[in-house]
Amino acid sequence: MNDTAIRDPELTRARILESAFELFVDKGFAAVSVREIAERSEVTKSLIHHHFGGKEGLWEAVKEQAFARYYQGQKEELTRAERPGPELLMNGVVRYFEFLRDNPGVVRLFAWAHMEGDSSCSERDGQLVGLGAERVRQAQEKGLLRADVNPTHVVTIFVSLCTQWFEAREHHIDWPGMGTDDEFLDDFLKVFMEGLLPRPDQPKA
Amino acid sequence: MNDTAIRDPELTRARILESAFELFVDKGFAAVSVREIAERSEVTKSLIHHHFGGKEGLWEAVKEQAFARYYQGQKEELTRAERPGPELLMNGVVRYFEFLRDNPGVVRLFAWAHMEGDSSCSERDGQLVGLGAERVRQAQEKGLLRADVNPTHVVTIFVSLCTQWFEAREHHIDWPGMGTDDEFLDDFLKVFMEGLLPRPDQPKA
DNA sequence: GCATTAACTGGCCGACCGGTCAATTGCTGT
DNA sequence: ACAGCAATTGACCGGTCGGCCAGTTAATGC
Repeated sequence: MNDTAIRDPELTRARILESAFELFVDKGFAAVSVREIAERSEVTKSLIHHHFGGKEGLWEAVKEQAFARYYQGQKEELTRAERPGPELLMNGVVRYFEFLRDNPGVVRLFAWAHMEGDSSCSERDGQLVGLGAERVRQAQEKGLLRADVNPTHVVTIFVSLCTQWFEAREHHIDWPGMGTDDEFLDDFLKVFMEGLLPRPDQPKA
Repeated sequence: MNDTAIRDPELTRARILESAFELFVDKGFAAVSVREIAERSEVTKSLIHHHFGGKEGLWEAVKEQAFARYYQGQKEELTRAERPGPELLMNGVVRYFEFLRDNPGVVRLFAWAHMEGDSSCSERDGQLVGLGAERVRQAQEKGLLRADVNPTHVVTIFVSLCTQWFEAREHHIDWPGMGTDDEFLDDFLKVFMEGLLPRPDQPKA
């Protein structure tokens, strides 16, 4: 009657994914209804089912789209051949920090996924941490980092810190005395990197 | 007919709160139904409404019960008069770490509350961090801790690390190379306490 | 003992949930 | 041109949601 009604399934899928992403980020899986997503992306509920098989399938697709880029980038970062040492570690931390800062939606989606016990995330996380830990171990062997700490713990420390900073950002950003993102990163690196220096006074406690 | 049907509103409230706590911890607010809670605590749905005014009211009551003890304990800890310094800071971290280790349900409930943007939590958190930061600042003035880092950031670092460790515990606990709770705490204290020592080489950069 | 109050029950409500299905409509290959 | 297929629609399903209300029953105060 009125509209030309052209069809573009790719665009439709993309619109659904985007709306779903925003809503899931905001409220989590359980608190979002398929109707809500349909309304925001201006498609019918049935169409979502057609493209993604249902609410669960859409949730998985949203997570996959959001995390794929992250995992790929981090993996490339970590397998890139550079000589390990404090600078490499620090650069890794900075890049990780900046990625989270620039992708707050991904951070929150990650948090929701973790809360509901998503296992595929933690498997891939584990691989990334393993790669990072290996780089730390190499640096320890060369005497560039103190050797009396578990390399996996070192990676976990800075990943946890970056993650928690941005997960709780909206809560603590206006606490008295709290600095900006960059100021926090500076302070954290100051303490962390110097705490990781080889111990010249007592090389093997 | 059969049962004596004695009434104990206190116990009833407690049973409801306990069941609700377990379910909310497990699945979060949105994914738990009032019927579920009623069934587990062996009362009727209506009775929950009678005692707590509804699902939302029960959620608030559960959070309050879970967090009250935590906030009180931490506040006492932080206002106790001890001379500030590295040992006090380290003891505070250890006690906080152990509290989270011994109360995994509270950790998860906290995480859910944070995700859905609970503001009363973050207000009280802010007060606690403020108290801790003041102690760090005093230690800095006395030259017991390096003075070129923001005290609020120092506290945030420790809190974030403990929090994130236990929030993500089930995911990373069996990653290759990952140690136990105590081993992680040891390593993390090693790095940060030494990173926080006053800089003798360059006292004021 | 008897009235008042609070604890407690079962049933019901309208709203919304995710999912299904038959039917329509626009593309696409031949 | 037309067959086949995927995209898309709207109506409908059984089930569950949180909440409400009228009634019943146990404690409590006088």
